[in-house]
Amino acid sequence: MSDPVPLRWTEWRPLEPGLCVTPASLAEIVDGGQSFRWWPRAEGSWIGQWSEHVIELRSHPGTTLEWRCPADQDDLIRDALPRYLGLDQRHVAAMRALPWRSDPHLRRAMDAFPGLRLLRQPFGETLLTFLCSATKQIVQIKQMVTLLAQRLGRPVSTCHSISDTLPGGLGWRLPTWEELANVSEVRLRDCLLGFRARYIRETAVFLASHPDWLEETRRLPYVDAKARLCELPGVGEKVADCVLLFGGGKDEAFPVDVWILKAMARRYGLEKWSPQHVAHFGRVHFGAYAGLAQQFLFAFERAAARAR
DNA sequence: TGACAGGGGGTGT
DNA sequence: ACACCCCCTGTC
Repeated sequence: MSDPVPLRWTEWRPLEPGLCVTPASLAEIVDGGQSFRWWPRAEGSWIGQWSEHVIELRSHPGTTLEWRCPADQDDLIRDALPRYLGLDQRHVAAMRALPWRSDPHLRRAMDAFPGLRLLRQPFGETLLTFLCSATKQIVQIKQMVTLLAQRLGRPVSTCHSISDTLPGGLGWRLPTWEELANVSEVRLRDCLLGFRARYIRETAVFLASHPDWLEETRRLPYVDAKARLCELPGVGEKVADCVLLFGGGKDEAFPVDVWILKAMARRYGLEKWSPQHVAHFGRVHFGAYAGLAQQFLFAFERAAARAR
């Protein structure tokens, strides 16, 4: 038996293009309800994963974010990271286009979370994690996602020597939909999924018999893609909007959960409006980048609730 | 330290 | 409007 090869991490280096965020904004980006595979390490530092990419981020006040990753993944992640973090002109255009000049509450929320942005996650993984999300809080969703990766996913080859030392099942990939099609509902329930296990099982079986369905859906315009996603068991309007916004690059999606429903009632006078009507209002009022506005409002409202 | 009640970022009927 | 499922949190 040979000794396990110790995993080498790269040096810390600044992100390119740069990204200045407060610790609160960074926490909100990686652990504010878009993704469920990031864990806090030291002060202001987070370790997380998407697909097989494992990475650590840290922020120093006033400077750009720094990152490092397993040395074997360096080239892979260097290419993929800017897209994952949305370090591109689209985000710049979105910040310009949002109606903060005429909307004081939006402006206040944007000022409170400098650098907050949308993640661009893999479509299939986003669908899986948001199928877990119904009536669950972030902590619980993270728990389910951890178990899914640890028990049903494949180990990431570059991390096999240290997977035990990583938090939250990092070092394991989430199971693919293809792999999930062969997992029984009982085994899914063991991952704390509850009634969501049946949804995930049925979705997996459907996707297994329609191999191109997901990718075709991703390429559709927003309205058509949303209608298709809503055909899946366990996917309603809210989950569909989250999948399209956080994993499908559809900037106009405006997910309305109970937080946003309350926030819009309170801040925009939409008392007694249905989620559907609030979603429509959001897309009309905030425009082509409504989803980014939603993210700021969401972050602001959670912070306000914590302060109470 | 442990038991208990309340509530939860939604969907489907 | 209610069931689905059960884990987390706060409280005593």
